[in-house]
Amino acid sequence: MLLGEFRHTLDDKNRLAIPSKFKSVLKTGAFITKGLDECLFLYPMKTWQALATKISQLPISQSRSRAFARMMLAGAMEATLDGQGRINVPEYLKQYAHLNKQVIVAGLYDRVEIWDADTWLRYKQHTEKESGSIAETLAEMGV
Amino acid sequence: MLLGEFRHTLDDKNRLAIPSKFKSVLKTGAFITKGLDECLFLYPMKTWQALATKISQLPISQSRSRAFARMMLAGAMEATLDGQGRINVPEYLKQYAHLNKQVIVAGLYDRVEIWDADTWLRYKQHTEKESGSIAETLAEMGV
DNA sequence: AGGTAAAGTGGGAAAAAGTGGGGATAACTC
DNA sequence: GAGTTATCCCCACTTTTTCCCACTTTACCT
Repeated sequence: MLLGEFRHTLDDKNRLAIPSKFKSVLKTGAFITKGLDECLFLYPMKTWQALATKISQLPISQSRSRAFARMMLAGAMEATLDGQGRINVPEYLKQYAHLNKQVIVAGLYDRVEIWDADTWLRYKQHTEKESGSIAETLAEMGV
Repeated sequence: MLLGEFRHTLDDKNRLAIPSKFKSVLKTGAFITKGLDECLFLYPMKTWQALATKISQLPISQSRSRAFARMMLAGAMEATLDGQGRINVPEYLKQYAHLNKQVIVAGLYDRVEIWDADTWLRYKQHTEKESGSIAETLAEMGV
């Protein structure tokens, strides 16, 4: 279970350290791709395969499905951990998510998200302001 | 059953002692995450797993679901007890709940809440003053 | 009330995690 | 084919986390 929020740095060679708590899940293979809300998704191999299959089966007749498939599949790239447990972030993905030096690596149960630190902060402030409606969501879920 | 209110201290290394009465329930695994009203929730393993599974299955296509999942899942962290029965509170959760040195650890039946001592005091004074109207609301709920 | 045990707090040392840089190898260009 | 650039691998340093030990305080029992 991938959980938590970690602040790491993207170095001059576009290397990004993966939080050690995530390494065991990702060291056997991972895929990085464009995510929703201007972040990157990093999936463990198994999860990615299941997801990719699903996406590839979306109805090709709908332009939205085609757009989504192009973004997720064409944007994807295999990410292997180096000796120190880092991955390389390709230049085009770095640009897509507006990554600077300070980066947030977040665990979301079965995937990892990679955010620019400033973007993440702004996104959080925005959503936490709406925590009232979040309470309602919790209630709806029967928690 | 987790009950009672305890005043503990968060030390320089962000360690927080868990009341000994709670240890038996939490030592087999616990998860800490953002709570409502500017406090933190600490769930026993079982309770958390049920909740996390539900959250992770929310539709990724809806922006509200994504925001909610990010707050709850990326906001969470596994909390293991050290040899002295303490947990580590990650910096971002400490900030979220405005924790200082003096902290209140409270049992709420199936979860533990962690509050900054001052915030807790103010909250209590506020709610006790309004206990009349709260009672009415409860009555409406059939309690 | 005194003694004993348990709970809570603090600090130092060891280990692990994260970061940065150099040099070798491979790829790409002209 | 030489030069340039990019990629990967390895080593070294710094910071953070974890583990272990010791002290103080509170609770409990007789």
